[in-house]
Amino acid sequence: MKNGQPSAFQTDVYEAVKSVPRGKVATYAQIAAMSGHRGAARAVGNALHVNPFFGSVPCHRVVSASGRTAPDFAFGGSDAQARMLRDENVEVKDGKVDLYIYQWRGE
DNA sequence: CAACTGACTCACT
DNA sequence: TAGTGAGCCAGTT
Repeated sequence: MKNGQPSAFQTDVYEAVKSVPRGKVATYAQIAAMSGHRGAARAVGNALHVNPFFGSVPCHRVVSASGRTAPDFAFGGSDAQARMLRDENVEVKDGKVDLYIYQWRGE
């Protein structure tokens, strides 16, 4: 945000992302839906991009609907994201994750 | 207040 | 299999 203060939407998104357990991943649309903003997958991606609270918000656990990692990951490229996911026991194949196994289904 | 942009998603070609 | 277009939401200009 312009004031350096995240909006309610971003807070909801961050909370949703933080709700993802270690070793699991979630899609942008899923985060949007669980945060109360159904269909706001785009806004979710944008929110994470403009607000990279690394350490507080595990944005590396957020992938596209196809399990694809972020193409322009701001923390060292998609490779860094894949590496972090692998560090959490998440198998990353060619920058992609098996959603059938690692997609978080909690809420 | 209207238009543009984007770490998205789905459908069609 | 890959590339393109339209639809969606929120934020910025």
